[in-house]
Amino acid sequence: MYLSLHFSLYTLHRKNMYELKIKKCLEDFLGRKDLKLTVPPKGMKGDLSTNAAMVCQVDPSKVISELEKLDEVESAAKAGSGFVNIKVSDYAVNAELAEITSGTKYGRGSEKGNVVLEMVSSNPTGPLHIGHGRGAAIGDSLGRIYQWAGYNIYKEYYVNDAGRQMDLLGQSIFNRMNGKEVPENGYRGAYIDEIAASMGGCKSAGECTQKAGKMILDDHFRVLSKFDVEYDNVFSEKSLIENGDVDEIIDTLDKKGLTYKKDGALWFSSSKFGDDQDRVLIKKEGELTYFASDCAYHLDKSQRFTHLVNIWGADHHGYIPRIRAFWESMGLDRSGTMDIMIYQLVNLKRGDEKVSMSTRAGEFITLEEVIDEVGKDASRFFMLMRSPDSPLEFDMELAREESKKNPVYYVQYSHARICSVFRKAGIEFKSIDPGQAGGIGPEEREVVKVLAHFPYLVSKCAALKSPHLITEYLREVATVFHKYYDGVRVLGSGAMEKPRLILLEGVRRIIKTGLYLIGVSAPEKM
RNA sequence: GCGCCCGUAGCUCAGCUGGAUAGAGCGUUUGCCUCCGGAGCAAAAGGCCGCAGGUUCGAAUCCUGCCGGGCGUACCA
Repeated sequence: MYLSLHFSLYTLHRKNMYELKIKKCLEDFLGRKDLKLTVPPKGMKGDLSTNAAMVCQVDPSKVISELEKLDEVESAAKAGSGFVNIKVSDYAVNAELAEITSGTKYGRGSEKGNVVLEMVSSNPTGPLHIGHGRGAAIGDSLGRIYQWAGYNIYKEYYVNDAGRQMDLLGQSIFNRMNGKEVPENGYRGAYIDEIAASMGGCKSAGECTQKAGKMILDDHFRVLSKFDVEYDNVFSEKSLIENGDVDEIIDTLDKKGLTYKKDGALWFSSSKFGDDQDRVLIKKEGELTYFASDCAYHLDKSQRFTHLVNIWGADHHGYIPRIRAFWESMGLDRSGTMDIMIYQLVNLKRGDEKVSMSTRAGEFITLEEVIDEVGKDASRFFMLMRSPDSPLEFDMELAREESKKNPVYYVQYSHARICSVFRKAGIEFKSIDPGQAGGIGPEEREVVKVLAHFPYLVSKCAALKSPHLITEYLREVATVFHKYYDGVRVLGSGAMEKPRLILLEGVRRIIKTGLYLIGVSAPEKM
């Protein structure tokens, strides 16, 4: 298993207030901590369900009478299969809603650690494409989720601004500028000519490399900013080479007896640490490999942070064993964690028609073009609708459609609708005391139960590194709200008006927070 | 060949730290606008969870082997 350097998974699963009380009651009574408290399948009676009696092989009626002593539990009952199903009291549901609508910390975690997220890190040799967009959407959302869980987050962009690819870029542009053919394996395409034209002349290929690299990098950040992805730092590969860090790390590996010369190149014995072959650090021409500077970069990060998270496209997954081999060879797995997250690639389409992603001029769709066509919100939401492990089908036609079919609008609409109710009522929520939620009925209960799932959901996203669970959850919240709103009158409902407004505010807050965590706006009007 | 990911409804996919009758959206069929935003709601139909074994009281979930698809397998990144 390459990906074994995880954060400790499943340890930060959070419960809401009433779940915590119930869980603790079970643990104290039965003397163990591995008992489950989950939501029963659809169609089953009860709000929560536990396997405690089954696992501990005790009489369910004993568990039931213990649970029923709690204020949070209205009743509990044995199900045929050995589960105990629990009905949560109205008192607990009201208290939960009051908690959701007070303060701004509902579902926040208190994890400790300094996490560096490395994402996109595209070579500055061409425009960002849709795949980079997925990496950015996943990485940035994960950052927001980790932050919500309590970690300090630092987002870094590693630039491969040295080496052969950059030289090729410079040479390609220089040649075009002077009306010559680009070198073999060089860069082509309309964007190369555009850059050449807008640069205003260079004396040498080296100068072209410099200028073009900066132009393209600036352009990457401009597009990422349009995507609401901002970085804390840009880390230059060149700086590592120039300040001697790369030489130093090679020296260190050398002293550990982990390098050797073969065919004129210097090799790292990565196969001693699980890689399927050894890797070159210095090519026979004397050039450093990207891998060599990557080692230096990862060592540098390990000194600055407690957790490293790298977000890479599936086309880079073959790179994992060697970087992990380096990590282990330095004994770094004992002083911190490194997590490499791989996401599968994106297939663009319009309805049933596939959009070619060939890099030949004219067929290449950039990330910016996608954002401009379907909008930032829809782009980000769509990128996160699937598990990172699954290839993503991105339907541009659906993404720009403004209807219930489009999940982005469906979710955002629920937020706008609630804002509209408050506008209509002429009330600001600040003027309502959430403590007055008391007296909610069965319809409201169903909504609060879904809202109360939020703390668990967010912690699960963080633990599993799966921001896509949020998009799914938001649809669920929106569905339960639209359904509720369709059947219940809020304004002018007498004694129920206030509790119902509090409920709406609860829905609004969860939707808004959830959308924030995936980097999508929560409009008050649409 | 080897490595990683995926195979669940017509389509796109959740679920996979083992648990009750396997879920959602789209598509299809049928209803709901005197009403706080219909950019909405309700209902129906639709499944050997790729195949075969194994572990277990219990498997879509864990293990093994196949089959199918994607990606990777450089002194490119």
